[in-house]
Amino acid sequence: MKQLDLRIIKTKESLKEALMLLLKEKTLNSISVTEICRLAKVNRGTFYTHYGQVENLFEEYFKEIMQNLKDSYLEPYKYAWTIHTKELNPATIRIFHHIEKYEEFYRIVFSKTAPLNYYYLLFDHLQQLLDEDMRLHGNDKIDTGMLSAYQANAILGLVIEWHRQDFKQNAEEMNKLLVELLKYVTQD
Amino acid sequence: MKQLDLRIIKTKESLKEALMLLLKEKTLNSISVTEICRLAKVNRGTFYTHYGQVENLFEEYFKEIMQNLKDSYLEPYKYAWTIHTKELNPATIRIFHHIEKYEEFYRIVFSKTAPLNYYYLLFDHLQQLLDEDMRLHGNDKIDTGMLSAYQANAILGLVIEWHRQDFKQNAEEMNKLLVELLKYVTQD
DNA sequence: AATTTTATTATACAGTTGTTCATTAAAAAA
DNA sequence: TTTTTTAATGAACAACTGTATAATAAAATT
Repeated sequence: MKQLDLRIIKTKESLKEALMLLLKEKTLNSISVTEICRLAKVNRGTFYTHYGQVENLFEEYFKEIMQNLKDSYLEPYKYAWTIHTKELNPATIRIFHHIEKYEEFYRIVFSKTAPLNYYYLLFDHLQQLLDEDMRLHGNDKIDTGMLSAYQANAILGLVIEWHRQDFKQNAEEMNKLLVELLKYVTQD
Repeated sequence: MKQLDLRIIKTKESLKEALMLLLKEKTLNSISVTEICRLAKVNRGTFYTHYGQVENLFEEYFKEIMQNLKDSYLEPYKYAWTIHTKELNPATIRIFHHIEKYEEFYRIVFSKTAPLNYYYLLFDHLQQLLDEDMRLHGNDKIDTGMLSAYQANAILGLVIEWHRQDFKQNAEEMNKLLVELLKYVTQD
């Protein structure tokens, strides 16, 4: 079992802390490696031994948030719902609350200059959560990969629109809206 | 009426041509301003008077493709369909064929390193097309902005999954799949 | 505590970026 | 055609990038 060198931990913490400070003042996109290293008092060469670019450092933060997404999603799992929209209970959809909680972070992730990769990573996590639902409650008459992709994206689409409207609605309203939309699409 | 200087047209054409050549060999992300200018035989300073970065040059190409999307969407408009999924006719959804036609382009647009902005631009065009449908056939019991966002994203979600599966299905199959998914979500 | 391992540093390098400015040359207007 | 306007060029600038290497220092191992 390989023990992590304390120097590495310290370096990474310094770099992360510096990035977080800079993110309060400027966009991810405009932050340079040099700038982070100056603030973190870490040699620029050291940065490159751990991360290839600023985005890779940001992704460590990303992983933390994704873990929280998973937790907040599973928490109210007792109200289990399936892809059958009429059984959908707004209280079970925690993702809007999660995003509300980490609004600052998601403003970065959904900004115009952010690489599409963040969308994909977020998508993957969400799809995986939906897959768990489907495996438990859904039937399998259809390509489950495509279906869960469809479902995950329906939610993410709403989230993107939410972001574009500057998160003016609150999470509860977004939950209700999702239910409304699903009902509307479902009705004849 | 301001007449465009011939020199500007020539410069822009040279730059675009150079970018297109480079895109056949490497990713958008790895192409530098210097490289484009070397190939186009255009002074680097001139590049910056017209475009701030490589992505801005790429967006000119983007606009052309978007015009084609609109054309290919409106073409079979006679088979008009609404958001009521049961009336959806696969033949009316031309977007998959459009993407199939410009596959090379969409591989760039959906690549991990592409800025989210391309997604937004594509989204806007698609949403606008759907809005036209809604204004003609939809009722207005619900927030139309959110609804068209939801619809546009449902389709884009499928497109992204299509891209991730390396466009292995053909456009016709994707059309059928969309209809299947909508039916499935609609059924009780 | 002494030794070994390895992460960090300082330094240097060629290349890119984004900007500025005087000069040149090409297009538009007279 | 001549004059005027303005786009393109070449050169120079400081700053950042990505990489490499020898020297140093800090952690892990014995």
